[in-house]
Amino acid sequence: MLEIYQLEQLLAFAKYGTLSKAAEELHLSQPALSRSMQKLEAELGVTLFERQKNKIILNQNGSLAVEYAERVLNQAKDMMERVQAFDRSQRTISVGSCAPAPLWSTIPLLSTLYPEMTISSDLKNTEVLLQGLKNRIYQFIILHEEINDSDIHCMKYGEEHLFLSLPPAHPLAERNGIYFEDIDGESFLLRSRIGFWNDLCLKKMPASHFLVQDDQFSFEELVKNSALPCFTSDLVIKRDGTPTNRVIVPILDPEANVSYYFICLIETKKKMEVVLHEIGRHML
Amino acid sequence: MLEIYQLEQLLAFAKYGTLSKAAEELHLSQPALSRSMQKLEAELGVTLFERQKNKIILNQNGSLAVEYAERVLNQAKDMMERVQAFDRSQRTISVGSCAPAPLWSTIPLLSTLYPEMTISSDLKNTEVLLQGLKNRIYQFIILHEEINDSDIHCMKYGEEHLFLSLPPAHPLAERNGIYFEDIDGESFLLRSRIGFWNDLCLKKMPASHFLVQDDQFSFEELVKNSALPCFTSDLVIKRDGTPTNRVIVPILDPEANVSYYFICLIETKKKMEVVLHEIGRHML
DNA sequence: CACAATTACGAGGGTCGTAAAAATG
DNA sequence: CATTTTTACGACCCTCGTAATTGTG
Repeated sequence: MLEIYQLEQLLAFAKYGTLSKAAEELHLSQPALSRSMQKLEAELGVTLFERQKNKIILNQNGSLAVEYAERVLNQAKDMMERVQAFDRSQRTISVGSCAPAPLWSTIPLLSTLYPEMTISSDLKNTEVLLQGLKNRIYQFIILHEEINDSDIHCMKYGEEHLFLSLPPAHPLAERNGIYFEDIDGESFLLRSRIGFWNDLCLKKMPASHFLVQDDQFSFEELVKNSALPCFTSDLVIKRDGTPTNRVIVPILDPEANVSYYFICLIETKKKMEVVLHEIGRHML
Repeated sequence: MLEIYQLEQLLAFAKYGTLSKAAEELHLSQPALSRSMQKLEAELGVTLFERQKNKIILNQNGSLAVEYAERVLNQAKDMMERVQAFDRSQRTISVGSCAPAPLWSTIPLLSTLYPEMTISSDLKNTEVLLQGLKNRIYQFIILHEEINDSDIHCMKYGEEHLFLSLPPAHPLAERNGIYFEDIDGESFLLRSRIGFWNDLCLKKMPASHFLVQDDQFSFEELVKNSALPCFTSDLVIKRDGTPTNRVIVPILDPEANVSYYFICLIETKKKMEVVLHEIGRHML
């Protein structure tokens, strides 16, 4: 029977034009490739090459065989990839969230409940997350809005309240509360990968500039050593403690005070019962 | 790399359910199949089976792999078939004809001109033949009507004249000529595989019965030993000689006296020049 | 105890690489 | 003379089969 490795060798020849070059690329000796191609011809019962004494090229059969060999090989590669991807997906729990804070507790919780599983997480917007949930890309998603859909199970998971973080000398540092419009136009330090908060900032403070910082450590250094305002939240403070040398002022806009909802498909609710129970016991 | 033989083995296991049975069907020992499947799993980096001590079944990965393996294998088989079919078609000249008589000279002529080629011939009706010519299924076709088409080269190849073959005692045996309508309703011996003549008989003598005989020898025996009328033609007589103990009467209907045309595609005319020349020199 | 799967081990087939030959430009 | 293909020959890898082990119904 025809074998995959022969098709790979045939394609290499088709690509490189000579047996010598193809053999080199395949990390194989010429003679081995020469014989392998002879054997392929014998197995097909068909000549694939026109041979002159020191020259060999594909004939019409050979060109046709190359076309088909490409298809077979692509299909075989596809098989490997898909089976491996499926296996991975079976060993992975994917959580999608609209913001990072809920993941800080969710991921460790899932790790504890399913120690043998890989936990993967994504920050995406609501539409993408819902689509991903329905396509089984995510087992769970976390949104900052309630979803009423007959296919979807939705439970409140807690709240997050945004604060402005200012150096004590800042003119607004004495305020008890503040609105986005009061600070629109100022420049802010901002972390990247903050989900919907990013969109919210751009929307509510269109005149501001944001100095986006990818790295956690760099961000903290900048906060410490600059007078630039930035944002924090009750959940950040709960995780990291109160920031030193900073005054925090609540942001009063309703959009800055969100509730999170922990969401899964109804059809997986049964299987996820343990998770839902634990999530309920550990509200943010 | 994954190999075809492993996919065949996997499919055999999927089909027969146990390694023992599958190994038997594959003419292979169990241990060999067992190890082969272990190796397949190792190459994919994925488990394909759930193993108990003396039981092994496909897991979800395995079921998915089986699906893909089927596709790969079908594609590989398809590759073999198509390449082989293409090779055959390159070594074969196919002639289509509306009647057998022109083939009696055409086939030997082509065999002589192309001794290394296989000559294959078909009897079909005009539409099928024209379609086959355009689809390159036939390199040549022979019709009993002239074709005027800019893509098609058409040359007259000769004529065939139909005769009624009667035992001397038959009432019509003294006639100098006869029409189909004169004999409609009688029973006739008829050869099979006579192309358009068959349709013509059914059309012109709708009230007759035809005792169709597949075998040449049986047909001749029946002709000799029965008083049933049958048909012959100038080309049959030219080939086989005058029939013994029979009187032949010309059939005067214009449809019973046909001209044949030797036809190929214009685009192949150049390549077929030798054939066309020889056909022209050996008119029927 | 029949049957199924796995492990161990030795045999054999097939592919590989090296070396040599033949041909071309 | 460098490059290419093919043939010859010996080495080695890999798959195979036999035999033995473990486990199940």
